[in-house]
Amino acid sequence: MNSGKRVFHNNEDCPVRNVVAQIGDKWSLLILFALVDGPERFNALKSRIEGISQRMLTQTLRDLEREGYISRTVYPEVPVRVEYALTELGKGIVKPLYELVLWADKHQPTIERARKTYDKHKK
Amino acid sequence: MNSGKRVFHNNEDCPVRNVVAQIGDKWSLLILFALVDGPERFNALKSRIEGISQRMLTQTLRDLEREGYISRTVYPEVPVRVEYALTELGKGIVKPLYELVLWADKHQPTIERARKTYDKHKK
DNA sequence: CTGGATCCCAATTGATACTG
DNA sequence: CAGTATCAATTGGGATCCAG
Repeated sequence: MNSGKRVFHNNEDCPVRNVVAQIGDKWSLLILFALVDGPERFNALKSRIEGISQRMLTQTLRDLEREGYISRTVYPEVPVRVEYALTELGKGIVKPLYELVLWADKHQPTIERARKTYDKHKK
Repeated sequence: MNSGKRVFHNNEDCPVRNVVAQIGDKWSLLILFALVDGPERFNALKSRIEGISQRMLTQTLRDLEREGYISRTVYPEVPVRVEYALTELGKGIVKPLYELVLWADKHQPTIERARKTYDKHKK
């Protein structure tokens, strides 16, 4: 329907929207990739992901946990230790994400050039 | 170096950062996918991408143009017609993005379940 | 009329200070 | 250590205005 074109963009159940809503923010991808090498503690993540505030780290971790991408484990030691790790689902999404990153990395020079051309052309 | 772990997250030239900076926002993906079927005019995009404001559409189109993902062509008719289209680079990134969307679509039910479990568990 | 710029206000995000 | 609370700064939505 709709003159033969798949309309992907208008509905609540649009798969593109769902991707964007879940990981299309500034920090989710960084956090997921920060966990590929294994579980990390809160403050370890904070220092690995340069520029993130505790506020955003907490909030994004909660969101990712809610969607099922990561798990949160509290070890009741003193002082308390909280570890975040990728779930199976989280490990799963990292694969296509990694393809994307590889692509972007490969084409980075092209983009760099495009940017310069644009900036020079437009006053 | 760094105890054998690739450190991906701290630097300016981190490829993950570059991806996120370019398409990790609320609208870029939607716009790219709205153009896979062929060029579209400004207002056509605005109505296809439900919920976007002119402000954000203009701004995100400019950004995508700057990075080289889309082209902007002005046809000096009356009234003026402005068409946006994917460049070769834009068509290129859509492929890994599509993989990601397929993955997300496939695992949507799992995520849905995770969300419900989380919401029920946490008061 | 179409594409887009501007202004104002609400919503998000960020920087710290503080707490269990 | 792992957060929460608070307030400042940034960003986004929507109406309005403008050029061709």
